Amino acid sequence: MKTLTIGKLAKLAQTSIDTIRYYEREGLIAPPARRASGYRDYGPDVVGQLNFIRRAKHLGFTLSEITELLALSSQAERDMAGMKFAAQAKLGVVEERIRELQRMRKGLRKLIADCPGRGAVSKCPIVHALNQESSS
Amino acid sequence: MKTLTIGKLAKLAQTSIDTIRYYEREGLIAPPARRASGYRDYGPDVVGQLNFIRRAKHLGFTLSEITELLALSSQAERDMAGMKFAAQAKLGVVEERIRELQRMRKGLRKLIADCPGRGAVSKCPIVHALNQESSS
DNA sequence: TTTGACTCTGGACCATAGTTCAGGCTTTAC
DNA sequence: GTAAAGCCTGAACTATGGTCCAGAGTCAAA
Repeated sequence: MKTLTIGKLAKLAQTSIDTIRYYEREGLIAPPARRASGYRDYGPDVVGQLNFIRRAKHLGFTLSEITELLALSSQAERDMAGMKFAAQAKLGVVEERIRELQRMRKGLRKLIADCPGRGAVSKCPIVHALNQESSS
Repeated sequence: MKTLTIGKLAKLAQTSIDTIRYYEREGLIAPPARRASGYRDYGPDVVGQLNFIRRAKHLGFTLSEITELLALSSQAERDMAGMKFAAQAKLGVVEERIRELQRMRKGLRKLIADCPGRGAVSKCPIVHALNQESSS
């Protein structure tokens, strides 16, 4: 069976050695087997786990949320219902985050639409709106 | 002229004393006049500045971005192109983040729809997606 | 005048997500 | 066989955006 050193793994998963060790300390990935020398010895499946972490992180999930997501796959050893429930909870988190960002987008769009983009800053509606007690 | 202690200012601007002093250290607001006792003595205009900071933060600007926005807004002689540009740039970031989350939402919805919620875990599509490389 | 609320400073501390470093082994390539 | 590259550990350090604390001075009301 093909195994990977931490350096090869880092390259394959497009991350850094230090980040992998950090994830291990934080419990996101399991401590791997060790060679006699103490070197970490990874199976190829860990590449997929790190890719998942990277993608979820890019989508704005925190590491502790990602830890929960990853835990789903091992908790599900017994109960698929719990798995589905957890996925639904995560969907709720995603949907709430979308709503927050949509509120931000609405506010920004209104400011941009109202701003002519030239003239004195003292008349800038963006400056004005940020200073006022308005409802964006 | 009416002046404010830091405590009154914090109440009016709906923030905390510690945050105001932090913003002063970080250069977001100017060091205020001091009484003989050393107490900070704020003019009422600072309330508007703190509201500006709070609103901009709510729109997703970082404190260093807000520092730039405040610098732009104080250059009253210049035109407002920079202000509009900054808002447009931030809108772009927000919109990209929304698109990413919508992709994530789509993936989660599909997983949930495909999962029967009972039965053998080895067939759970959610577990499968988390372990493989296709769940974003 | 005395009490309680308020403010001052400097520094420590929190979580998040890593990065960098020192000093010492191990593995690989030539 | 030697040198370079890689890996090990633990700890310190980074940036962001604050929060909390001790110990001391100040202000306002009764």
